Amino acid sequence: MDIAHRTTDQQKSAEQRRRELLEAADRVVLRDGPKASMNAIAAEAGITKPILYRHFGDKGGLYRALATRHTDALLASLRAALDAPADRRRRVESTLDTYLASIEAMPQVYRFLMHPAEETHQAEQGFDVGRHSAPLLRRMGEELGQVIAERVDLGPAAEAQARIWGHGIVGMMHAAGDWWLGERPCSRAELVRALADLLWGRLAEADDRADGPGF
Amino acid sequence: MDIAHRTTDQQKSAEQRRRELLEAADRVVLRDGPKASMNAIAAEAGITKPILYRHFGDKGGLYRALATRHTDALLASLRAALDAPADRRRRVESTLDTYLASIEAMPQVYRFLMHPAEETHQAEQGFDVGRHSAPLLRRMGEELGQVIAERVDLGPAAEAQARIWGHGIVGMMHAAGDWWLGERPCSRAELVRALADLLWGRLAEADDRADGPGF
DNA sequence: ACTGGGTGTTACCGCAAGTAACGTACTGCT
DNA sequence: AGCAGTACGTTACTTGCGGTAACACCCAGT
Repeated sequence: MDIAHRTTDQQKSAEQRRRELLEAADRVVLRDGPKASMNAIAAEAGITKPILYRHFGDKGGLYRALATRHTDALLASLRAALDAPADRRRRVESTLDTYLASIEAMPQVYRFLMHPAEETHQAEQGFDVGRHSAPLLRRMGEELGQVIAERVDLGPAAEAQARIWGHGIVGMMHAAGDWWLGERPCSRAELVRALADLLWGRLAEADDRADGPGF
Repeated sequence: MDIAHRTTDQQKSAEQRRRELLEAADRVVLRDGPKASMNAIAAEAGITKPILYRHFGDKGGLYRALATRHTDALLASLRAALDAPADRRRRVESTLDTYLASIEAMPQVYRFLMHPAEETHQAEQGFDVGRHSAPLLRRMGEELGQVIAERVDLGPAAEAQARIWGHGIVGMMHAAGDWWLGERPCSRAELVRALADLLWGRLAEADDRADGPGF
């Protein structure tokens, strides 16, 4: 039917338009940070506000679309490092390094992904705490948990354990990376090595200090 | 001098007032989340906006004051667990459990601390990335790093290593806790155990799965 | 009595999110 | 040709919040 054709055509051009809008939004957000106003984004795209709202609903929708784009990209490169054919230690180090290199190369993107302006929406008065934290961390945690569950032989309760570890390791990587990016206390390689050592149980192996405090 | 007396009296009552205001703000923020408006907080305190601004400068100042209060409280209880006279594994588990119990008991406080509304201020166009992430995490990371440096005998470059580990472990705890608080996939004790196991190197020890993907 | 610094108020500004109402061009149907 | 629908686009508005200016009161000390 022609109607079907028309709608598909329109959908296609709508998607095209959406992509253009997202790219404009990207430029503005990367330039101005998350405080970028809808007006500014619309201006950058050469249009006016209501069109943005027609496409993305509200500011949260636009930001979610943007975040998804970048998140997908980052996750793809992480997956590559994670799936490389190498021993586990090397895979871990390579994944850590990939992540750190990414946030080092695009700090503005990183900042946007990790600290997207809070949803100012009403509703959800209840106990949905935590639902607002950066979705990127959640996705990375779940993904890593799956990889661990697939590749590592944990005993019973393996899946629960794997998911916990996935989120934990991602959190470790994130917090250490965030701090490192701010203070730059050491090289990337040193950071990678220290984190991998931590995961490799060196905290458990190390002795107490002889000159400990008191006892 | 009387003038001195007066000023001290006034300072004291000013501090008193400040505390009252903070408590009112606390109630509102815990009820409405970080979207609580200055008007609402002022109303809860029985006064009007400009007074809040006289005391705290701007919204960021108020939120910083609030956050400092809660952060201090949480850090104190963590320090207790961290400094208990027990072996390392037990201390780690007890610290994890203390943290998780806290965020479980006061999810609203937790949410406020971890996702304080972004500074909408201009300025700081530069590369101060990461400076905005929840200061609680930074403080916890630094503190833990110090404890590790004091108590654990790492080789050379011990301090750098300890700080990295401090931030990494705190991040692990935070991310896992955030996820756990949202989905409640297991009991607190199980989570504590799994995380401690992770830190104890069980990821390195475990074998590859026999039925791995492909190879 | 008057001045100074504290407390408090009302009324306003600027700005950003989001919406309503309206106009326009293209496309298919009759 | 003419009509209806629909997406594209605009201007102009409302609402709500952060923040401030201007003014009023009270109460010490000179």
